[in-house]
Amino acid sequence: MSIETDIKQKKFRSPFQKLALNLVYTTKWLEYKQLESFKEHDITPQQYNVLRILRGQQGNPIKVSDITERMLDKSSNTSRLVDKLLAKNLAKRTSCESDRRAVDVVITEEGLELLNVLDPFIEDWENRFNIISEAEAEQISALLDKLRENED
Amino acid sequence: MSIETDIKQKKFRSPFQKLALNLVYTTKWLEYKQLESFKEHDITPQQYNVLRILRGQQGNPIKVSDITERMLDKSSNTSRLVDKLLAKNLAKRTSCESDRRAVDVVITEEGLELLNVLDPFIEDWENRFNIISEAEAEQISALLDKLRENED
DNA sequence: CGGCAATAGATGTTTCTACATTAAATGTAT
DNA sequence: ATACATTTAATGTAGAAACATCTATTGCCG
Repeated sequence: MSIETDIKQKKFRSPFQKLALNLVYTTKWLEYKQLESFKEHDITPQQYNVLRILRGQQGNPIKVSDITERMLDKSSNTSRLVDKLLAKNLAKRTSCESDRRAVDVVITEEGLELLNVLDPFIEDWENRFNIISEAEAEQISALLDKLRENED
Repeated sequence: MSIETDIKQKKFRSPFQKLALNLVYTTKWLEYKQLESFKEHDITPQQYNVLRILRGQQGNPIKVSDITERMLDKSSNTSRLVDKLLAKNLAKRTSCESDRRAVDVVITEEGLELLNVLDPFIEDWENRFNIISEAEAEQISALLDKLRENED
């Protein structure tokens, strides 16, 4: 359904305003869809994001601050997210020897297993994006990157 | 900066996964930018969204449930958002005569003034989207609409 | 009409987010 | 080396979101 119909707004100030609204609206829609898969497994999107970053380390420990750098939402409180993963035995935390302020985090076997269970669900809805072509997906990604260039 | 650099992830499962992550990341970036303008005026993005919907009614009252339908985030608690606007004298609430369950909401003069103050800020960052062409903006919007088609 | 489901909106509760503050460890400049 | 700033992570707190429940009103069907 078009964004015009979805939010019942016929006119937009400009194609840029329309795009801004559409980005927010589409992302909310997407996050909502993901949420449905996640909550069955008692995990939040943010916790999932951290778990995936941990898996990406392939066994190597990673500091809390480095996790934050890789997160989609950099303003989130990584410390407390890691707490949640610890409480569920999905991650382990050990103090870092080279810098005793820092804390090393590693994914556990149980964490890897949970990701294995979740993977097919996530892939499933990613594959729904097949409705557009791979080239179109790449093109949007490139344009989104461009939008964020204006950093001021 | 490219999404690869921003979240320090070199490879993606597919262009679709990359797009999904980029959508979430870009929207967070965009919402953060907006937030900066809003908080100076003691208003949240959601409250702003409601105010704009009220202005769009051009003086006609609108029911709470109809506001929800037009919102970007349909899962938000419109009732309490309207409460906040009332407390700041930005909106008025009267009970609807034809249906006594319903409540009519109208924007106040003060609400309109606040929007007038905010408009240039919002337009400013929307105009930063000028870095891509109007045609490209329209094209992304159309593709986003398409992505949401798969409703299941 | 009477009963019951559906709708509109308010409210309660738990969890999360955003932001500030704290505490410890490290880096740096004199 | 000492003093001070910076970094790293944890924690405190107010406010907001998410989700369920409640109350009042309306619609509908026998």
